[in-house]
Amino acid sequence: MEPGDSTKQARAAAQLRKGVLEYCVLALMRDRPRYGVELLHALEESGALATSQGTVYPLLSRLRRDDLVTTTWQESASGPPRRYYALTDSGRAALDEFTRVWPGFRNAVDAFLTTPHPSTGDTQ
Amino acid sequence: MEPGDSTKQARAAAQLRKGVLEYCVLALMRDRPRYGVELLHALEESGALATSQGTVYPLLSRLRRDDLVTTTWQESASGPPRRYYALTDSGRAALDEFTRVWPGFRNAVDAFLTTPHPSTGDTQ
DNA sequence: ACCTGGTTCCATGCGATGCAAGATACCTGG
DNA sequence: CCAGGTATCTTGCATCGCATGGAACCAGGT
Repeated sequence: MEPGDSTKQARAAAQLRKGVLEYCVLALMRDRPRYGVELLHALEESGALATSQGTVYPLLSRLRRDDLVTTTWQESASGPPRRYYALTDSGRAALDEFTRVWPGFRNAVDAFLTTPHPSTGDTQ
Repeated sequence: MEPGDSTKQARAAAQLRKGVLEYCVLALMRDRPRYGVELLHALEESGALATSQGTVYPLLSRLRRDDLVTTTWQESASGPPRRYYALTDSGRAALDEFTRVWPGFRNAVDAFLTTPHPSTGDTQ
């Protein structure tokens, strides 16, 4: 990670994350509870969604505030205890909602980027 | 799209638009200049990216402030004059950047939503 | 015992963005 | 002249990603 990477590409990627990160975090909790740093690493490995602690922890606080996740403390073999985050029913419902909405959104953006825009627009 | 639609689905879609709208608007100007209401209608027809004037006009002001578009006034056969927005070289470069970044981002989200997350944390 | 480093958690403040609501101006038709 | 549609723009609010900083716990070296 290059600090100070304020290129246009980085800026576009940063804006893209908005709103999507929340649901990718929920998706990571789909199969089993996760703790903060674990989520951070999983996002980093994905490449396009790498982010920082300053983003993940406020996000997790919002998810807990909105009752989308519940948390349980658990001891760690090496290090301080970890707070594990698990989906609630509401969280799973939100994830399902997003899973339904996402393809339409993705296809719409794909269409804007790849489809030629004919000049046969509206001629009033 | 009913106004006042504050369902979870609408909320997810609203967050998704963040950052993407800017580049979809740039993409609409790729082949020819467009004016505000025209862009608004094109976005509305796409379904997933429908938005309002209060979103589009501040966005267009930012694009002009950042020298991504230039504007020219043009008379209309019926109605007030229209301000047409056209891509600058910087605007076209930004659009190309986004076109390069988008597939990786899209595929990353697809992977989070569709891939089962094994306890090994091995993502590929 | 001390202290350095690694791990894990969290809070604060800033900048950017989407959006509702409202204001202004032009043209056509009754 | 007034009503309605078209077209532009501004203001204030809420939300979100992120940099920055701090706190707590554990292990190992001196």
